[in-house]
Amino acid sequence: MLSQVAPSEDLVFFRPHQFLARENEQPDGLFHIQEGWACRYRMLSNGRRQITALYLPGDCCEPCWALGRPSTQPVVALTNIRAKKAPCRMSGALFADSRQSFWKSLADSYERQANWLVTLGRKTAMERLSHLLLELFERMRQSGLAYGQQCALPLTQMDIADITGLTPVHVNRTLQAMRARGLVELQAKWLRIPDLGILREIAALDATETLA
Amino acid sequence: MLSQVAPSEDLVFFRPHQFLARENEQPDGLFHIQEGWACRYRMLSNGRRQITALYLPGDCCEPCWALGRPSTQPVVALTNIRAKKAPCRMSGALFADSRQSFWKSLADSYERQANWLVTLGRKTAMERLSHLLLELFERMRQSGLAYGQQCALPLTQMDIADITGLTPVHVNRTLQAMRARGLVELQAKWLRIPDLGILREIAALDATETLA
DNA sequence: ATCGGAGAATCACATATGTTTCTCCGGGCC
DNA sequence: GGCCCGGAGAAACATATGTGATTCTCCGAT
Repeated sequence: MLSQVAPSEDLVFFRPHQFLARENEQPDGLFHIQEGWACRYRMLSNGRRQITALYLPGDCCEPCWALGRPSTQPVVALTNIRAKKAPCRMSGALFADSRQSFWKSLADSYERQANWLVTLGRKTAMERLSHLLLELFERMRQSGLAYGQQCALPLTQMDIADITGLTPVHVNRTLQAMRARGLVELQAKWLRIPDLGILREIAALDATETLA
Repeated sequence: MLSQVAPSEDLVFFRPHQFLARENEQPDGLFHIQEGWACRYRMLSNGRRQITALYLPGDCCEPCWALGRPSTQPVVALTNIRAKKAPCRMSGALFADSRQSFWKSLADSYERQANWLVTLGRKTAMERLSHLLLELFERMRQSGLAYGQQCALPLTQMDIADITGLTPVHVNRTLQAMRARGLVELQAKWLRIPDLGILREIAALDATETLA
């Protein structure tokens, strides 16, 4: 077993609830996640929490760090994580070289945030959940981690609540309603979407939203 | 009068409701706004609208365009606007030269979006309005457009509703309550904040949020 | 002067979502 | 085998915010 691990020092591991970056900490590298999920979030006074970004396998965490400022929101592992750590200097290398992946990460992340502003500001609970499930499925699919209409979804209903700006109770309620209408199957951390087109309509997504 | 206008061809003007960029259109330049306000937004099916970014004098509109992708959300003028148009090529010049202003724009914009995800997802109406008014005042102040505790605020209550994810009626209601408590004075497109510290507390802002 | 329309301010009422509390189930652990 | 505990599910009730309609004021255009 041990002998199979390549001797690359920039491979790092995290356990659930472990921090990838704390508030106001200048991270010394970007994480390219190979396996597992993480999220960025902010806590408010009375225990309210809002998750502001999800990092899935294949994602670069956190693109904005390369612009050379400390993270103002902590990033924490949601599952076990295996990642590769790359230095994040504003070096010429970064600007010249990895244009094909790094800049795309940043632009995707920016656009995804803008889409979620619309969802959190103006959409109903069912629309929010539809948006989330579609986005996660699509991102997993693009990383080759979807199988047919299914993929893993290692989030608790409380996590989902903190992403969608709802309460866990209402997430549960709304998921029941969606199940009853045959819109999604979600159990044991596994998601299945019988009809992507219908769910897209319910999510009230703009035609231009890529969900990538 | 006319003779005072410098013969620079990259000076552009817009009137309220005029588009700076339409959906899915590749803008051919970045606008450096010298006077007036604009916003980026998205419309939903039944007339719902969510504003996802505000552009004030001094702002670069829209930082993300320089990353070389079409705008997926339209940008429209809220007031009369005077702006300078700069080409936005992914040219070496952009990367090397304007690091001091352009990259800061992009990072600020990204961070501001993340802050608004928290506000739209988890905060009450009064917290949202406090966040907005504080942010606008602070941004105006940094551009030298605030006078003491006051600044211009050329938004209708409907605009404010579409920024904060509320209804115009509720914006009005909540502003009345804030006025009654002496938290803000807002009339005739002019804002005054008697006590910034108190409003900051009410906004439930994180200590790290710069509002810049 | 007059008209018309946009924006602000209110009121009465409706409802989506939050709060509190409870039960049930399965998995890890001693 | 029994114990804990986190997570899903659910019921009863509370409320912040949305809906729809009306009035008033202020300007700008005719």
